Amino acid sequence: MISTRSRPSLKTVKRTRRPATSDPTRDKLLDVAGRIFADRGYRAATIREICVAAGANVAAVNYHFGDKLGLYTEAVQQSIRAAEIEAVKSALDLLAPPEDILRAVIRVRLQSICKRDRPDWHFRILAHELAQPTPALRHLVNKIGRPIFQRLLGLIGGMTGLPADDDKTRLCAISVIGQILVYVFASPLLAGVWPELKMTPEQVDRIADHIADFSLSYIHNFRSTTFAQGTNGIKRAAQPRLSK
Amino acid sequence: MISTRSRPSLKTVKRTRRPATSDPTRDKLLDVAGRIFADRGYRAATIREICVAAGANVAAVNYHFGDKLGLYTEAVQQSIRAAEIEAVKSALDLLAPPEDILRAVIRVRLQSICKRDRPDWHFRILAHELAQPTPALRHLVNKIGRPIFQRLLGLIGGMTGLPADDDKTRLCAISVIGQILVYVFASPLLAGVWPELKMTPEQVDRIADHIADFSLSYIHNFRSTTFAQGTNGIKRAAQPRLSK
DNA sequence: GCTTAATTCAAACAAGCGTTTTATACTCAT
DNA sequence: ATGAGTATAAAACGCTTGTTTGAATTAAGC
Repeated sequence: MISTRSRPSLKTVKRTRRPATSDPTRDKLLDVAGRIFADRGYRAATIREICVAAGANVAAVNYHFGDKLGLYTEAVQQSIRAAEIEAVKSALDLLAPPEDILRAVIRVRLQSICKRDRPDWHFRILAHELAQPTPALRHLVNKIGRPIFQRLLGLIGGMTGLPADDDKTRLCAISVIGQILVYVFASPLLAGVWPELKMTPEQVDRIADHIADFSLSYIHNFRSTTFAQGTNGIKRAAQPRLSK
Repeated sequence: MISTRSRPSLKTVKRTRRPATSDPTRDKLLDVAGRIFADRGYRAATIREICVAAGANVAAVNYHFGDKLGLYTEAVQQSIRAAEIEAVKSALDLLAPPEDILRAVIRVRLQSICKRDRPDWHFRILAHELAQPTPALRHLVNKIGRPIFQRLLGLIGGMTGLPADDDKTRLCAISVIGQILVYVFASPLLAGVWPELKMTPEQVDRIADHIADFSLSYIHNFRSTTFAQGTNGIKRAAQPRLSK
């Protein structure tokens, strides 16, 4: 249960030897582990594969992180502070009309799919977490999902005139998120039904613009055709029923 | 490699003993395996767990299906003929305006999420396949994904006036699919950001109507604002840019 | 009742897994 | 130089996995 030979706790480490800011093999392990965990998922990724890729011994993971789960949670927490997440948040902070902010958020989020070196790191981890949850899923939802979702609610509410906690606002936010996630999570499916689709930066921008146009059409139409200020509990009232 | 004790081939089985149409333990294994594979995924599901749940011996899987992958592929192929898939296809065959067909397809597909006994069987298998592909993914895409996607393209093309193989039509179809899939694949995420959401049949119908309204808004707006009959290769032309 | 084949069973197998052990190299204050 | 503590290395441990074995059980045909 308790490892008999654990790394000395950080508090008792004499600062004489290392600034404690850089531990080459530890950093390499974290870096490689993120990639491999994102590829294979927590269960399918093996400590041996990670250590070989990092040029470290099999015992290194246990020494530096306690056990496999320790390495994983630290890799996940590192992914939370990834540049791609910050890019989305800073797009949400733009001083611009909400329509432009929404368009920018969609584009920024979608662009990190076609990164060369490490394609969509943390989102692939999220995909595995959704299929097979581990204790790390809670952190991902709390630290990434919830705050961004709240910001998105405020953004959309500002365009529809509905409060951020209105069910309709939430449904719209989920519609936007779903259109983005499908390109991340269902890419093998898309490759099967649309083989010609190549995720070049230009194509990604076209897709982002489509999602923005697709979503803003309803959001604007909603504002112009609705009268009530809230729809919670009201079924199918004051919604743009364009069909027949 | 080759099992030395394989089940006698169906051709050599004397029809004296069994009508070959019913093999209780084989059927039970298939039934239980589908549930467990959908829950845990191919790798995480163990033969022992399946056999215990089916009341069979560990060797039964090897005897009846050759190996674990044989059991899995047969369970997947069985899931392809599931009632939920047929419900979507029959909704596509409705004699009704395309708007109503789209609405019905979305509703039918979403309704099978909140089934009591076996919630979203094959779609949970698809979720695992997308996260960690196995040789069965090919079959799922070819037998389910492609035909339904083609039907959807025709349906949407009929409403926008664009050909079914137009990029814009495909983007719209993916937008619809993404809005549906997010409720299946990202349900833990939704539970985190919208805890009050309960997937009751009434709520599912509200969601389905929202997705239909959300999508039809753009599709109709597209037809009324565009002039060109095709947008392939034309970047951001004749699209409804409602923002600013 | 005996033969023959199909099916089930308990037990074991080999491989891979995370983890632990034991030993060795290294670094620095003393 | 030395000793204490840190870090790496090779090997093994215990466990679970899918798979196989060989015997036991069942049931139909003669």
